[in-house]
Amino acid sequence: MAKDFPTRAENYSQWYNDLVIKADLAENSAVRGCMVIKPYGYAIWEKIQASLDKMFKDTGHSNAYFPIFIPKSFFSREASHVEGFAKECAVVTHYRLKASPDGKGVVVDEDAKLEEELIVRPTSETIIWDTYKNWIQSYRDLPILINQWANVVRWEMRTRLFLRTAEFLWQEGHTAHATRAEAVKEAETMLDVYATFAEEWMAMPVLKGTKTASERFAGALDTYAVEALMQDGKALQAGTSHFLGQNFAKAFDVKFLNRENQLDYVWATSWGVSTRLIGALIMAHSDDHGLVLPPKLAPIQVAIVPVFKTTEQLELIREKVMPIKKALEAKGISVKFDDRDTHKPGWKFAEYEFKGVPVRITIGPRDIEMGTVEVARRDTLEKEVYQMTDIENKIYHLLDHIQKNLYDKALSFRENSTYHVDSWEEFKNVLDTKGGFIYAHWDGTAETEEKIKTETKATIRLIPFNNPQEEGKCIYSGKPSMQRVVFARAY
RNA sequence: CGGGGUAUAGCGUAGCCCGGUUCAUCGCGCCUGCUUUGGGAGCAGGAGGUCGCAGGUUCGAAUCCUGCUACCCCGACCA
Repeated sequence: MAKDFPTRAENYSQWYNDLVIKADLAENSAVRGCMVIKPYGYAIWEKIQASLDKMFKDTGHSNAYFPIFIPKSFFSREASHVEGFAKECAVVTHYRLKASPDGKGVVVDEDAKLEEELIVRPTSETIIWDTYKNWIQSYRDLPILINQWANVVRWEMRTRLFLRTAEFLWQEGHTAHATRAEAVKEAETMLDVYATFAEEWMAMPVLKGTKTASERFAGALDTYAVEALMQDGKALQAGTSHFLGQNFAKAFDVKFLNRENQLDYVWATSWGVSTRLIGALIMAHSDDHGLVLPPKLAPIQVAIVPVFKTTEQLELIREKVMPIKKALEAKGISVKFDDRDTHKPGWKFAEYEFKGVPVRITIGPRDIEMGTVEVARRDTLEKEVYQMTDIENKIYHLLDHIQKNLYDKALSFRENSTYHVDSWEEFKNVLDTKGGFIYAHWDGTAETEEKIKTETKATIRLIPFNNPQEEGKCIYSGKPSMQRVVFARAY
């Protein structure tokens, strides 16, 4: 891996790929644009899942599951939805194969053509709302607060492990409400859940805000998002929450009788995060030694590496290690004692660094004699000798400290990469030389937004919540503006 | 779908322009043995390749020509 931290996009791209592969997270599959998530990468996903799932339950949601196939006709019900997704759908047209007449392999059996094609879900609003229709008659049936953990398929032209693959894993929440206000509040609540998760679990500070009309989810009235800044100065959308209004209820004819005995359409939200979060984790914290995982999401929080020559020595070390391992585990810390004799200590050190394990403990003959262990932190790469006594509490606090340090580091990076600019020249200059988030005035028109995007590749990432109002002039058109919005080049 | 590029062992590569004891190089990895083990060990030996596929030119093709396929990068699109 490169010695200097890569800042140019193409180097960063290479660096990212190396990291994903060397840290044993994922690889490209034989299927175009799809990825194989390897056990270690999947273990990170499981940690993300478990943490988020608990937060969903704590906010009153339940899990359910809906079909992977969606009848094509469902898609045309909501006009902007179909427009948004039509270009990237995988379509099932047949349900059977047969032996090839020429004796070589199999061919599609033309007699098994589906009357109506099935779309492999790119997102599940349509099939879920078609189902909700049957579940909702009265305000007493509301709200419905359901989340689904699933895979979805979007036939992207270009793919990138974790960031954009043809198939990806995610969760999608779909809720139904009796009032507009309740649905809006739900969308806001879930964005807060994502923000909390990003900051407290991923140690990744995020900006919260509203997307502009052109960046809005297909079919939504409003899209809220959390945006994080990666170390190369590009922004990454880390989660979205959509207020869908009554669009899907109208498209799927979901009406209910309200308290006033009047028939009304149901109000909806949807929200989701994906395996892209793993990509975010990689790019937010990692260094040239490999992945750096925040302790709260690390599948292995502490790796213990013995240094030994003989099996007798190993057994002696094992005797010391086992009580430590138990004590750590009793505090809820996941520990791996790597007693393999097939790899040398130095090899293991490097491996756990690649994998981002937050804390490594080394124990050798020297330590046995002295009653010490060597403790290495992944975030700072510092090594320190600890007395063995009360080691579990010391490590517990160290993990806490590392979690906080990673957040602080990422936050100060973001603060140092945030700029307020007031002229078009300065805007372009900052984009090309520094990257980062740029707060600038915008006249509020889609035309200007589009022109800025075409000329600079920068997009409006969001309009921050509770955005301070101040008079200014649009950096592009010079027209009057009442607030600054956040621009960046993004993944 | 437009523009550019690549294809040689599990991975990364040299050789190709200028065809022939430089028709197969080097590194990593893998296997065996000995010595090693506190930051990816050393030495010795070994296994592994129809040079992407199909055709053509030639006495002779990894090398030249044609077609095909796959992948990568840059655009458009996107969580």
